[in-house]
Amino acid sequence: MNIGQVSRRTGLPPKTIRYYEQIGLVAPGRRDNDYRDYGDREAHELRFIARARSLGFSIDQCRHLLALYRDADRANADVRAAAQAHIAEIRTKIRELRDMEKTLTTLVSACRGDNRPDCPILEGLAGDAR
Amino acid sequence: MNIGQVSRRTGLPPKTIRYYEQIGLVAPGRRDNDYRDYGDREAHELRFIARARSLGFSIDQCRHLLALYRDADRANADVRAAAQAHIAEIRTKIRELRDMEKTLTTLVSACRGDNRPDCPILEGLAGDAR
DNA sequence: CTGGGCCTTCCAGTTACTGGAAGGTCAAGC
DNA sequence: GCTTGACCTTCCAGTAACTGGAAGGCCCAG
Repeated sequence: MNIGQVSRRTGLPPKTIRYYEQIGLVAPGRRDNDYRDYGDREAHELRFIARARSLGFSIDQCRHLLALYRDADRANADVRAAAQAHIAEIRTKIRELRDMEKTLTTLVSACRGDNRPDCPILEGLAGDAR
Repeated sequence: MNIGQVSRRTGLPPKTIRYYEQIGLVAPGRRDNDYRDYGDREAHELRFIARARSLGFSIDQCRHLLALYRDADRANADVRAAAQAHIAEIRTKIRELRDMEKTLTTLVSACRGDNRPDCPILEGLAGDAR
């Protein structure tokens, strides 16, 4: 399979697939003309990575998950732990974003937006308000 | 004021303050010994940026907000619009994170974590489940 | 044999810093 | 007067995860 085919199958751009090879995630074979040659196994692994990335796992976490995916002797508890740690990160981020959102909506609702220069939003950013 | 003092006042590391100067955000004066010399105005602007950053505004958005902050003839509607656009971005991110969280908790709750190799999480990442 | 669509490598840029090296300055204490 | 430690300076390089583009090779249809 050429890289373009894998790209269509996985939804990953060819550039990204080459990048993943470069950082040692998934290595294809090579043909005589130097074209990369992917088998089903590699295509599946790349789709696996694409999914993990879309769930917010970092490349390093993907590397870890991929190692477990490849290891027939894995313990599912390891996978579970990785996933749970990631959920915790996500929840932290959501909390942070919600705090930002809350502060911003408060500021915005205090601003009349009537094209005059005085602005509670700027004052909030400048002053000691939270 | 030396950079260390500004750092303590704004909560920004000296490195970051220098970086902000380098990208043209806030330029201090210089003393004879080449030390940066910040006035109250610069310190305030840096604190302004620190706050905006902590609310998730990008550097480019901060640049924009800072220009408005400096402009005595600004229209508060411009500030309001920038803030609202940013709120929209934040909400989108929260939605994405919540989707990830939901998918992940579903997968995790399906995994027994009993140290055997079979794992619904890996299957979910590999297979065509969402 | 020409054209378009593949494929290859390599280099550089993005965001927002952060770390570290090598060296100058300043104020306090002996 | 000298040392010591905490400052300050510049510059170079690295981080995450790609993405864009240049320059060039390959393959197949018409």
